[in-house]
Amino acid sequence: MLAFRARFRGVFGMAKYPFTEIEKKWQRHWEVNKTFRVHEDYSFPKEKRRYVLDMFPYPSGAGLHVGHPEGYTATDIYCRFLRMRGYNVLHPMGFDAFGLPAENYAIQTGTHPAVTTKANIQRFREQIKALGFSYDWDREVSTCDADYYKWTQWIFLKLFDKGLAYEAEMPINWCPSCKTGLANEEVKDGECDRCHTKVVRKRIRQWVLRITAYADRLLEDLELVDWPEAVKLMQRNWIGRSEGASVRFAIASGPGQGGAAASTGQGGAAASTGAASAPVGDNFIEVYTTRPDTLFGATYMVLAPEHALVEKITTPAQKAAVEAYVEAATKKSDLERTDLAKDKTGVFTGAFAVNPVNGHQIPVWISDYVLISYGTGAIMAVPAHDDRDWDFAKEFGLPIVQVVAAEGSEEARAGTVAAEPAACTAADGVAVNSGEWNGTSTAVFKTKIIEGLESRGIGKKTVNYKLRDWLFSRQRYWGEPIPVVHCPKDGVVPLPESTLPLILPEVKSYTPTGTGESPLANTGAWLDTTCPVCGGPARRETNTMPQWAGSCWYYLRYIDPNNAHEFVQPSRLEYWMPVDLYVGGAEHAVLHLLYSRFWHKVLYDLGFVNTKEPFLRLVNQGMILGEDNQKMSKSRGNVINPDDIIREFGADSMRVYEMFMGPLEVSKPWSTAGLVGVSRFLERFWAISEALAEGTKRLVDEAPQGDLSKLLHRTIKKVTNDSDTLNFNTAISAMMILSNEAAKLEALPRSLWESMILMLGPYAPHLAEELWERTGAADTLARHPWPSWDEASCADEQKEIVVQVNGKIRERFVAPAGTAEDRLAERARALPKVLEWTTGKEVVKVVTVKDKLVNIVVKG
RNA sequence: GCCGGCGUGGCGGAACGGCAGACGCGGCGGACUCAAAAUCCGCUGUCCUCACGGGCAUGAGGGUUCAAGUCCCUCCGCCGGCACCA
Repeated sequence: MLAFRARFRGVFGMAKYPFTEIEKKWQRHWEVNKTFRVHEDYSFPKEKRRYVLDMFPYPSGAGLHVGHPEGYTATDIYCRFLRMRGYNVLHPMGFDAFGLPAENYAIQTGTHPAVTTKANIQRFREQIKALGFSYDWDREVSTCDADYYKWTQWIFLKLFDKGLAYEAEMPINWCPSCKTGLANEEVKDGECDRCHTKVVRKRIRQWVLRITAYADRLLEDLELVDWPEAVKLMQRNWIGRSEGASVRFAIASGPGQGGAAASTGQGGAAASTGAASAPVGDNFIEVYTTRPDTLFGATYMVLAPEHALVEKITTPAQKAAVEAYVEAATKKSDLERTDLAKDKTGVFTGAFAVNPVNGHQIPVWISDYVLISYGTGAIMAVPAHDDRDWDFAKEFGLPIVQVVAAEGSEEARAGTVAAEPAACTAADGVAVNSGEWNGTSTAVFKTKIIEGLESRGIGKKTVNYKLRDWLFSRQRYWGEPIPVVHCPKDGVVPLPESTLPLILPEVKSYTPTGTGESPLANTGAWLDTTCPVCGGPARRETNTMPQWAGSCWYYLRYIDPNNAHEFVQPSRLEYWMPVDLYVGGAEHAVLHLLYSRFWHKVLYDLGFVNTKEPFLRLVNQGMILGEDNQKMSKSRGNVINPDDIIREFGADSMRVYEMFMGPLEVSKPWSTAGLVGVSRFLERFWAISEALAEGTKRLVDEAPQGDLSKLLHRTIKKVTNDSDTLNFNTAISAMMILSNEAAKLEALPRSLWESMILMLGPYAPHLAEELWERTGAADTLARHPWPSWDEASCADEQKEIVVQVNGKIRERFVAPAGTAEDRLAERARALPKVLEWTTGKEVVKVVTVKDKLVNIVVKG
């Protein structure tokens, strides 16, 4: 650190204000006086209440790095600003304390995760407090406290009652390193989002939440919130709603017919052209398509290898090949199966289906490019208008029939195209090779053909989602136990609410078993229990909830953190909800933020919360990169520790610097050199205060005059507006300009000095409180009224008018504010400099902007 | 591949379609000092010019406009998301 100090500030004779003492003093003051404790005070009308929330941290062993406090500083400044503007502000903090890292660390070191988690929370709390944030610490929650997770379990029971939590034996994403199943949202590029191990498929018993039941509302209600468009878009894409049709294709009676036609690439030309009758029983293949208008171009079908019909329809001749393919597909990882670079593979089943619109018999194949988990697990293949089908058809020599042509093209006019198209296109157009429908536009045809299929009872309009149900159980120890028992007689039985919380038991070993069972499976006494229904012996559920569970609803618990009877008291909920501003990292765009919205909507439907959406406005803070412009990481050795910065420059410098770096939402590199500039700005405040104490400057009661008055009013206006809109960087810049001017004054107007201190309050609260006290103020500035400005005092009485000739600036002159535009033009044209550029040329046009500019357009 | 976002001095970044580069860092020069540190003052996009002044500049190229960093189109680069979802 000494080297650090020497490099940036010089070892000797630093002018440095005593920030360490000041910051300790005021942190103690706020804590002892509970300055930021907040109540449901009804003297504040609804519009004067704000709920400002930070994404609470996961207390890792590494402690805070400079990225963490960025969002926290932003919300803190905003909250302090709001309080001074007369708002009652709920601003809480807590800890997302269940989860894998703590557990892994515990396994490594042999300490209980509860112990390390507690220590980590302690450390985080101290580090956060060292930055002087104005949280109401009386509302702190930790998701691993039984008093908290009692209600997480309670919400789970509500989900269970509503049929939104169910057990399923299904193939899941399994991380071999974390030894647990993962939700789809936790898998990125086929890797575990946390540890980047390739996930494998594993079939085990799971708890799953029916988030898909809320897909439409999760999509629609994005309209209700003020969130970054990018995040909304990510959620929309993740939900992935599509409209199309499900269509039934009858399986052709005699296997083997037309096989030669298919293998020679002649389409269904040899098949009968009569309309097929509606299929009955399970003698059909149902597909989902978003392009029912291309039905005439469906020349083959593909089933996912796992499809139930595969076994049934495969002909004896193809049996061996099909079984081998299915076997191979099962062994492949999801990543291998979805690898786009690879060529398409597949096997013909030997069976044929009947295209319901033209009666052609088309071959049925299996291929792993069709996913069992989407739609019906089967597709009609239209190689002329789908890239994947095109590739497959080319690979296996299957027929390709064009059924859409560009509007106005020759093909469109002809209506019939005999040749195979040269390329695949998914573009809309008009129908060709589609019998009576030729010439119909794609959009119209979609509707018409669905009507037709519906009337024949073989198809209907269908909506599909990419969103899958939420895999909710983890085969790990450090999480909320799922409050159900398994009874041989009564099956899965939820615990009665009155028995909650179901305490996570102490265990000898919390090492994950890797077998698909959690360590809780080895806890004899806890495991064996009685069934709440029949009283007979039963076994507890051994899976635990994922880390996301606790964070799904923590914002609600802050409202009433100590309520032992309800998860939150309705009147308090009514007082504070919804969250007005939520600030956190963009990495939660489709994880926490989707899960949380889902739970909130369930609670809304049950009448437990009063808003459809939990978070009205969302802001993602940008990442703070290392000085090398790279992501901060231990391995790169570019991590900046806030403790060091606070020790060397003070918490206030740290806070103001992080806000001065640039806009909150963008990523930007840390620069300790840049921090020095901010530090000097704060020292200037201190120096002014010292000069006042020493008498080299004096405080005068006269109001500032002239330019100084204008600067003061303008600064108040700018800092007010910028603080309100979270543009803290430009607010700080404005304060710098004002403080530079103030430092030059020997006679400092009291109103100027006090306004400066008050505006600094939210940004550098420790220093501001100290300076405020030094002015003789009796009370903290935390709720002192924010300074106001006078609009008239902001205005210039003289304006500099820019004169352009053909858009280039040639001269400028001063005119009284509000001078008529024609008068400005007149004056501009008479200027000698302007005449140099205009004489001998024809003036085509003169554009004037009041109080700003004259542009003379000349020709020749 | 598809969908977003972003490209401005040596650096972080400012800029209702109307003076590009506020503010800060760094650099250069000066004051103070025996000297240094700290502090204060001045200069600091680039090219031409002794100067006055002028040209060129917001990733590249087009366009709209009296006027474009800002709006539109094409392209390049970086970052993020999705990835055979029929």
